[in-house]
Amino acid sequence: VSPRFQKELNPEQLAAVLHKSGPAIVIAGAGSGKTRMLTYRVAYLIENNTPASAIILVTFTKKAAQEMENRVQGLVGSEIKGLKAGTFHHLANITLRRYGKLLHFDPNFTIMDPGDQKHFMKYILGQRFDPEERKRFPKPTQVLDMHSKTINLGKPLSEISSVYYPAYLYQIVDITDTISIFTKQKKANNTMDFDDLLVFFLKFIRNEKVAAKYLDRIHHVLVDEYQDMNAIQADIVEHLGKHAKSITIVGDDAQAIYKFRGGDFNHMLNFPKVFENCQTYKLETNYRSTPEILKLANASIRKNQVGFKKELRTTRESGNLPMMIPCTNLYQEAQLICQQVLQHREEDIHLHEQAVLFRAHYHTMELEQELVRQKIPYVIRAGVRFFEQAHIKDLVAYLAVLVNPTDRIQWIRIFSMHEGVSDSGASKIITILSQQPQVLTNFVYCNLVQEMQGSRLRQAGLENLTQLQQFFKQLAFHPGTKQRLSEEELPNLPQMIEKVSQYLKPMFPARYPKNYEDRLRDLRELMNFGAKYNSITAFLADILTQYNLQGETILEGDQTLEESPLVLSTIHQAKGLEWKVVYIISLVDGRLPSARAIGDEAEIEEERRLFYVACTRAKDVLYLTYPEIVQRFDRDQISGPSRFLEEIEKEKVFEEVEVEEE
DNA sequence: CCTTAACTCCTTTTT
DNA sequence: GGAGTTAAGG
Ligand SMILES: Nc1ncnc2c1ncn2[C@@H]1O[C@H](COP(=O)(O)OP(=O)(O)OP(=O)(O)O)[C@@H](O)[C@H]1O
Repeated sequence: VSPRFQKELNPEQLAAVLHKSGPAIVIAGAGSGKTRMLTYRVAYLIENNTPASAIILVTFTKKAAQEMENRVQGLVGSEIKGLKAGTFHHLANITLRRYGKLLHFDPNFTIMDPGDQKHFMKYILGQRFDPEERKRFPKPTQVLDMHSKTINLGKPLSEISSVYYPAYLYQIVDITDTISIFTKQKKANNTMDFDDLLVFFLKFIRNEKVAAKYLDRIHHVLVDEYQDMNAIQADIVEHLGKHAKSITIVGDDAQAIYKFRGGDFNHMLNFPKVFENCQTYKLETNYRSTPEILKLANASIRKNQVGFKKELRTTRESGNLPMMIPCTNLYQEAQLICQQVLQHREEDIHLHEQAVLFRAHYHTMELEQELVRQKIPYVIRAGVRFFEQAHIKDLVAYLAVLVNPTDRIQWIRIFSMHEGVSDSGASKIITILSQQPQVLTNFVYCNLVQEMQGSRLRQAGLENLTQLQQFFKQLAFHPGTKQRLSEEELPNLPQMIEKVSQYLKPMFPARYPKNYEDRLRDLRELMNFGAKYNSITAFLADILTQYNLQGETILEGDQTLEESPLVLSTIHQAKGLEWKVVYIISLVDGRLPSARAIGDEAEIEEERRLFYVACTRAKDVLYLTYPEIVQRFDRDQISGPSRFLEEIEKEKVFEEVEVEEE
């Protein structure tokens, strides 16, 4: 081992890095250097002649994957190629496109986002039930949620229904049928939703003969954030790890915060049973936070009944007690945060070394207003996702049907954005066009008026669609022929985006009267983003599985700001990150813990883990603030501090500070 | 059939 | 407060 490893890792970390073969579980507390351990292990494996492409490193977000890859690169000192790093969804996407043929599907499948899924389910329900029946039947999102839970929890629909939707239990047969139609139609349209990526990936690696070529190439598997695995992910890990030389999983049960999508830290606790002769490593030295911050976090998490008891050792020197600051209302809280942020900036703690953390996006409304007013630059990692905005989806739909003309939902979006064509009209058109293969060619060369005779579609609408026919004809066909341009013959991606933008432009003022200029600007931004890609398919997949970022922009860190901005983030998004100064805001019952969790002890424990994660992001300074009055709809509501503050008050792990009145 | 405008619901967290 | 739904009018 190089001396560098000896120097930069503690003995426990080093042992895990050097783990020889077979299964290993690393149980690690917050800030104990598990990310570091993982990156060093990858580097160690590569330096010892494992090809990078034989290593799978599963992370929770794209960002984590990228950062770890960079750090491995730094350690190895040369460019590493082919490392399979990313989220399950990303790895599944890549693998399924490469090996899709073995599973007998077209690797040009398009991925449905939740909005598309909802549209699709709505359409199916509309087909199957009349309006009266619809009222009694679960809503589209509920059907989808049930279905998703069966996959992510690995339980049958009957059980999901009786636990989460008992009121609909009596309709289980209809629900089952609906879901099976949904599944069939997705297949017919060659589309997959997020869950499908995992389902088909699992199906693939389960079939060891078919997947032999893929599986044989994987020598080492490493999985981060194992406490948040759900059933299907744990299943995937099992199948990936079974034949690998080593499998290393890392997690902290105190940081499990994804129960809502099936995450269950019992998968981590069960790992040694699933993988026999598993070696256990423990990392219990915290390098991140001051002892005061750690003491507060430990005091809080101790209130949870479920979970390992572990005490983290500190290494850092003593700092200040965390500060708890009551504010009269949300505006005062916002002002207080701004004031403290600026004060720390005076002390040379840059804005980007400070973060404001919260439970839900809408908790930041007042703060954002105040930041804008005071011209404090910030980025927000919460809220609307760039690629799920209507105008972006408008454009993306045109690209999608070029690579996958069977994607019904995209066609409906395209048709119905033309004046005089509604959702239902669009749906009829695509149904007729789909009766023959080559949907795109059909559409471009058909006589719409003739085809749609008998269906009472508006004349004006059909006329508008002839323009669309012209547009696709020029965009995607050899001039004067019915011959499609191949993907290589099409213009490059930015040019395509430009052309579609030009086509969309005249529709925007009517479609988006309030802010069409902003939206057109986004399309230009999209064009710049598209320059990175030479394949439409890869672009379409990546924007959902890799770059579906929340917040205003897709070019994070690339702004023309003079100063790197303050970070506003949900606690979920803050996972794995750290800042010198952390502010946790809106610490009232109903916000953290969330109103929905109140009354259910297991949910409250999940919220407490969220609070724990939030606190342990702080290196030097931690603020805990709450408003005494919160507006809810149109009412004011008086609230005391969050139970998470009250329950540790006696332990004197924070000091209460008054707001200085101006 | 399609659009518009009034009306109603219910607010988490994410790949 | 904003999106989704419904009912009337074109
Ligand atoms: N052996 C070490 N010596 C000194 N500093 C270390 C060591 N290991 C990790 N650190 C530092 O401690 C901090 C936390 O490390 P890291 O992010 O790897 O922890 P983690 O276990 O992933 O944290 P969390 O689970 O809370 O996200 C980082 O700033 C890292 O540089």
